[in-house]
Amino acid sequence: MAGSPAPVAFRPIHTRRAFEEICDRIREQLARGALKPGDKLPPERDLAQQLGVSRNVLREALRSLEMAGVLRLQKGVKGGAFVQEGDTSRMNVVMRDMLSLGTISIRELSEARVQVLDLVVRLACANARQADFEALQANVERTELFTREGRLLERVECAREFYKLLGLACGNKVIAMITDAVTEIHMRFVYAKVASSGVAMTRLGERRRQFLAALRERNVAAAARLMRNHLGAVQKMLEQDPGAMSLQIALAEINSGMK
Amino acid sequence: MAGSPAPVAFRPIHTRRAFEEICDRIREQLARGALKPGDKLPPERDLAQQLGVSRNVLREALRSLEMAGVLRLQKGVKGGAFVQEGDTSRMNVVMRDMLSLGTISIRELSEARVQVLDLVVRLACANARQADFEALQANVERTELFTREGRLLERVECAREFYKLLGLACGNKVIAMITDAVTEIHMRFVYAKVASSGVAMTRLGERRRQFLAALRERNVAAAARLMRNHLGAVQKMLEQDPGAMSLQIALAEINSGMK
DNA sequence: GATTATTAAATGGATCACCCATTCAATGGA
DNA sequence: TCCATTGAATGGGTGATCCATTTAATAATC
Repeated sequence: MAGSPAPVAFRPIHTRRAFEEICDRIREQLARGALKPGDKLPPERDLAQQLGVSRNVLREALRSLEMAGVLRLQKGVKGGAFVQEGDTSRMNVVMRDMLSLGTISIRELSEARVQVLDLVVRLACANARQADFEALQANVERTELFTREGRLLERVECAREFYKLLGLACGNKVIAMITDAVTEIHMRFVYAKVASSGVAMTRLGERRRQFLAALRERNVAAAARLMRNHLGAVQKMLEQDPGAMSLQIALAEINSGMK
Repeated sequence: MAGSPAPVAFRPIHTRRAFEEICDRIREQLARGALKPGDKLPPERDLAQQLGVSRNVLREALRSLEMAGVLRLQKGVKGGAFVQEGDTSRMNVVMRDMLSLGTISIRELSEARVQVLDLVVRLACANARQADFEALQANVERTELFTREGRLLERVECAREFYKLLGLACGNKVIAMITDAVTEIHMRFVYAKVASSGVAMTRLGERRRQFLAALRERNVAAAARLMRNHLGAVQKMLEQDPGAMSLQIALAEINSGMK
């Protein structure tokens, strides 16, 4: 009667809970440099008392930070909560969750991967160093070994590593992290496809050799073209025999810790 | 004596703990589609009994998943643990942690941002739709409003939104997520710089208008050039008067929930 | 004396039994 | 019809207690 509800959308208030406060305080210490990788937090019993909370609540916070890759909890005397080196694979977990929740689609992920890899190839051409070439070379040789011996599933793992090395060859860990994030799940699909159908990419070693040669010559146009073609071929392989794979099945395998 | 320690490096085994198992099981249900956004998990007391663990341990798992953006816990009768829509800002948190832990540097983040935005501009030129242009247009107008009224800090928030909209204009949520992740922290630095020194970008509205015009014409070369120049100018602004800003200060502000 | 077994303390892992605060539907009175 | 009250469901939080693992100190054995 006296006016309809206002059209503004109110976001629900998250009542501030103890464990959130604790997480933030610890992150704050990390940000200001008071805590660094390798450092140890006080024992749970002490820290709980310092913060004025129960041990249970403190543990909820520590667990959350452990899941976030910030802490590592270790038992025993001389154990404790240690600040970890940053775990770059946390971004993969986020990507996986987004996919599981339907926030992003496998199609969007694949498209993004193509674009990111195009960028990565250009950057790698510009920035790759001798050590990067050697690591990629060794990877290609392992790929060919697995091909010869018919160890196709191991070859898929090898392929994932190839893209990881390529990301690192850009000389920028942020780019490397993004590259791995958009690649990991894709390779899980490939793995599941190969495992279920037995089909796999033909002439993979040859393709890799050509690509690496272009990279070594810092021939951006050639390297980018080869990568584009390769990704297209892989996509075609994945899409043939439709219905043999489903998002649910592949994701379920991913989460059941296939690796 | 009888041989030095083997050169192989053993990674420490993470003894499988109950809360990890629980997290995995819930994520597995998400992956197989048995749980979808909006769904409610059983009450803590029930679920704990079903899983055969104590309520405290279950809560550690639920809290971790809440921190990961997968669940939302709500009090009261009719409350419970609800599966959330995917929270794309979780990637920002990962990026922040990596910076705090020193795994990535602010320099790497800035470089990655330049590269990612170059890609974004190209994609936005190709894929942006009328609604995207309109949202960007509205953003530019707000930018000009804030400029006229000297509300510089609000203008920075507006700028962050600009890049967010640009990411969305690519028509790919993965790209949009990445764009936001590499932009958020950068804008925090800009915010801190503006707040501390009062200096700010000159002719920002004009630059935005030019860029948006190029985007509307789908003129990739022009749009990319304008973006590149702009990012360079911003970088120069940030670097002048060195020492006025530090990573620690900016990160501390970020973590104390400036937003 | 060197090696090996034992012991004890520190610390995270987990459980149980409570109590509080919030939320919302049902109830009942004005 | 409307509003106040009440009570049950549910997450938020506490404290005490025990277990399992790890390490160092100690004792026993060769």
